Amino acid sequence: MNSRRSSSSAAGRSSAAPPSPWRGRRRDREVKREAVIRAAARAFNRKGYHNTSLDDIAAALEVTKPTVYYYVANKEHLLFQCFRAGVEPIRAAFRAVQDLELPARERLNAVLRHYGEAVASEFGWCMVRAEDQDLSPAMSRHIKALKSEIDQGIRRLIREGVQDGSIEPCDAKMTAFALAGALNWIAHWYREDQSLTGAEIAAAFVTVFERGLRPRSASQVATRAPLKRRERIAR
Amino acid sequence: MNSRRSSSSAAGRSSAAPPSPWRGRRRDREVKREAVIRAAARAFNRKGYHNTSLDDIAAALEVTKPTVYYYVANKEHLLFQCFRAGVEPIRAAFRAVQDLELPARERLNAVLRHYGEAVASEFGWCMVRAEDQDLSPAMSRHIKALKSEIDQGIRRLIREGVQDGSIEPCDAKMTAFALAGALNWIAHWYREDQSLTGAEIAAAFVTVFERGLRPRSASQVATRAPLKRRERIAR
DNA sequence: TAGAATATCTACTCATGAGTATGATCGAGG
DNA sequence: CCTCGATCATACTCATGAGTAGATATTCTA
Repeated sequence: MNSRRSSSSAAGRSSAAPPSPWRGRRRDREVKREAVIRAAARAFNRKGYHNTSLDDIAAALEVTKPTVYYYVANKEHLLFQCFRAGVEPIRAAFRAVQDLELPARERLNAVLRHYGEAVASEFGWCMVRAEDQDLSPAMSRHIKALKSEIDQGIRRLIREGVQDGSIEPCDAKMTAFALAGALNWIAHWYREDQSLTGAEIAAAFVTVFERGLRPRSASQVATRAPLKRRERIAR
Repeated sequence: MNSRRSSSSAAGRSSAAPPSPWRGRRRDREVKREAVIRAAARAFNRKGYHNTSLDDIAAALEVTKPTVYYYVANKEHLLFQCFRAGVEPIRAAFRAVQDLELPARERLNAVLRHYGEAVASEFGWCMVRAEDQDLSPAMSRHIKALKSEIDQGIRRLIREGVQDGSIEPCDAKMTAFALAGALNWIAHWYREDQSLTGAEIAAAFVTVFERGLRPRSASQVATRAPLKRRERIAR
């Protein structure tokens, strides 16, 4: 993607000779295409989809707008690709987990951890915020299908967990909404507060989900005032 | 707001004689202003902020754009007002709860219930989705301050709950993020799935938060393949 | 009932940004 | 060295939408 002017081009251009001239060209192009997607994701992440022009994206890559259009069909496609890039690791997590011999709660936790990391990734914002209102009906359907697939996957793990006894009986749908919502929302504050890594956040959230707020130790509450027991505050 | 053409004007226009001519006009105007805000909220809710033109909003009210501008300064203000309308009930919930003689967890639950209802309200979308990227620096600060106030309020209740023993010890910041995120996300799916009322959703969520996923009854898991150790998953 | 507010409309300006038509440039193969 | 295809830039078109200027209508007050 580097312009001819900058003689460097160190990044994607050969350096290791491509084994086949055909493949080499193709691969080169694919690398650049991905660079465009990533630049778009970063821009969307910083300024939002509607406040990002394709000129912005082009400028970030030090090229011009038609060059961007040489690699992607249009802005909507760009958003869709970012969405795909964000969702894929989550789908992979489901696949990776489905054959493990573990209680469903632990499989669910594993998925949630990957989910959280994905949302905190550079594509997280796009994945979470890709709205059907900004997309053509066809793409909207496509994205909805992917989202639904994930939602259903979470619900299924919850139901399995309830059955195998590893999860407290609950409404699978509402619980899935709550879990996914909490994780999705990471995308909204992670830019501003990067004090933790995606993995750390995901782990912390899983802990919260597992425990619940109500104390587990038998020591029940003494309404309000005295008895100021227990740990202190983290802040 | 009804145009002259439609002779009805039954809604806001006098009918009961205003007690004072001054007050009457003023109140009338305020009513119309709120109608504009609500129409904007509905439109933003349906099509998103950027996909809604002021012409759309005007059309929904059966007036023209300059009329809308007669009541609000600009589009950004409109969004801000919607935000305000959405947040206010939450702030009220904090105030209503702060003097109650209840364990902090129950006060928190009460706030969360109101929070959930607010997000499911017609202003929920605007409240949740008002992004600083779409706002002038001044308004962005203002909105951030309000959001932060709520966040800090939740954290404080959590810390109090940990101290009074009504909440399981936890990281207040992460827990607050998780709770608020789950509730905020309601705005994203509530439009499509209105099978429950806001109050019902909020109640369901509070239940999830309280319980946690890990079973509370002593009856521990009968793992999938019996008694595989419960290691975590690799990545 | 004249005139002053108040409320609304018609008809614009102006900037922005998506998307394109067309031509330049570069590298590789003949 | 010349041509061809791949890559990229210049310089547009065109639609949309925010915001405004300047009537016009309506209602209240004196």
